Amino acid sequence: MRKKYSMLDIASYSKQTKYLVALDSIIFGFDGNQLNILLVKRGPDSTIDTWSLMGGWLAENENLELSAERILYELTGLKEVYLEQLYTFGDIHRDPIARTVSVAYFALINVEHYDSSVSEVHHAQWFPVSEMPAEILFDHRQMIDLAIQKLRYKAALHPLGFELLPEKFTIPQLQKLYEAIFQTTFDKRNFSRKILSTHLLVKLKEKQKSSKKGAYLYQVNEEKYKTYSNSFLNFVSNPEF
Amino acid sequence: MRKKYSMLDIASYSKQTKYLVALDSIIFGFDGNQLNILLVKRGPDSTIDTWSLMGGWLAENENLELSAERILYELTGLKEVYLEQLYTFGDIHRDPIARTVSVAYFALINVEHYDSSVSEVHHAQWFPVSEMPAEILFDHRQMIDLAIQKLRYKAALHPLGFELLPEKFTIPQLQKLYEAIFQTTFDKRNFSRKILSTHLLVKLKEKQKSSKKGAYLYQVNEEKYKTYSNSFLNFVSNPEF
DNA sequence: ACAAAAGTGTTAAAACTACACCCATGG
DNA sequence: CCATGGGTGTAGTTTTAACACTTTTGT
Repeated sequence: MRKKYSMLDIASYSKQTKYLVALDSIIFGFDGNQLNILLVKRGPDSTIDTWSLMGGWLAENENLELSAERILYELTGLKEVYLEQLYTFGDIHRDPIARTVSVAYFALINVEHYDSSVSEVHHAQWFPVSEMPAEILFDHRQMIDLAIQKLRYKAALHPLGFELLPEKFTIPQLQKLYEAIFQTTFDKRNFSRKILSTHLLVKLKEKQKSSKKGAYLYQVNEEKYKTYSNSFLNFVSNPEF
Repeated sequence: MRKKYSMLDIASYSKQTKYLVALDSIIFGFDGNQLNILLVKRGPDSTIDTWSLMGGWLAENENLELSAERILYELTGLKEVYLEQLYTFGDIHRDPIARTVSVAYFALINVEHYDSSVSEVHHAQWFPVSEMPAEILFDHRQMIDLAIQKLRYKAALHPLGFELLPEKFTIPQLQKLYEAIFQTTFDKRNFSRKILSTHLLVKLKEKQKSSKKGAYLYQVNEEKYKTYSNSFLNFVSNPEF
C-alpha cells in the first residue's frame, strides 16, 4: 500500500506550524442521587489554581483514545470505563499560555470502582452538575455543558445509563439516575415498563434491602447489550422518516 | 479573568511535543438521484496521487471551524454551507509522512451553488456513496464511512436534508433525497404526511414542471427551522425514557 | 399500626404502517 | 388516449401517557 511521495509534497509538510494537542475528560459519576462531574485543582502536569477538567498531553507513542485512557487511569486509577470522544476545541486563545488543540472525551464511571485515594493527590472533587464552581479553567465550562447535552441526547436514545451504576442495581436506582440526568421525574410504572421492554435486564433472585420493602436487583444482559449498542444505528435509520 | 501562572507551569508546556493539525471535509451533494461525495486527486497543498478528501492545514490565526470553512471555500468556492465537526482522528501512523491529527468536518452543500470550475483546478470529482474508488488516501475511507453513518443518524432525527436541496424543491425531490441517504424506499403518502406534520415547509403557488403533471414547490420556513434545530435536544430529552 | 418505598394494570390518545385510487399533463 | 408521476384518505396496530391502589417490612 506504500505510495511514492514527491519531495515537493514532503516539503509542504515541514513548512507547517505544529500545535500542542491536549486531551480533557469530562468524567461523570452517579452517587445514587445526583449526577456528578469530577474536577481537579491541579493535574500532575497541569498548572493552574482553578477547578478544571482532568487533562493531559497527547503522547507521541499513543493515539488519541489511548492517551485519554492513560490520563484517566493516572488520575483516577480506572481502566476500561466507557469513554467516548466528544468534540475538539481549538479556538486560538482558548489556552492563554500557548495555543493548544484539545480533544475532549467524556467518561461514565461506576463510582464503586473509583478509588478516591488515587485522585486525592490531584485534589480531585466531585461536583453535582447543577452546582459547578463559578470559575472553571479555559473553555472547560463549555466542554462540560456540551458533555451534559450529549449525555442527555445519547441517554434518551440508547441504554448507556448502566455504565454509571454498579453491576447489580434496582429499577428505582436506575430511575433516579435517569431523573438526575434529565433533571425531571418520571412515572415509575411507565419507566419500568419501558426499561424492561428492552429485555436488556435480567432480574435476580436477590433483593437490595436499603428500603423497608427492598427492591429486586437486576443485571445487564451483556450479550444483548452489546448487540443492542451495535445495532442502534440500524434501529434509527430504519423507520420511515 | 487573568491568573498568575508559575514558571514551572509554563515550563511544562514548552517540554511538550507539538503535532501537525489538519482539517478534512466530507462534502455531501445530491444530484437529484444519488448522494455524492466530493473527492480530489490533489489538493493545493496536499500531495498524493490517490483520491482523497478535501483537506488542509490549521492556520495559526484561525480556529478549527474557520480553517475548515476557508479550505472548503478555496476548493469549492462555497461559503455559508452546513458544516459540522464529525470526529478527530489521531492514530500514530494514519499519515505515513508525518504524524498528523486530523479534525474531520462534514458539509452538506446545495449542488446548484457549486461552481465546478473552481474545483476543476483541484481535480475534484463527485462519487456516489455506493461507488467510491477502491483506494482512498490514509484513513479517509474511515472518515467517509463515519460521516455517512452520522448523516443517516442525524437525518433520521432532525430535518437537515433541506441543506442538500435548492431553496425551492418538491416533496418527491425531498423523498428521493431521503431514499438516497438511507438507500431504501418510502411510501409516499406516509413520507409526505410525516414531512408536512413538522410544519417546516411552506407550500408555494408555483409548480415545478419537470414531470407531466408537475409538483408543487415548497420552501423551508426559516424561522421555524431555526427554532426546531435549536430545540431538538429538548425534544429528545423530554420523553419518558 | 403506620410510614416509606416497591410493585403492578387499564384506558384513552397519538403515532405508525400498510395499502389503492384518482388527477393533470405531455407526448 | 394513454403513460407518467403527483396527489390524497382510511383502517388496524402499536406505542405512549396518564393515572391509583396494594404489598412488604422496619420502626
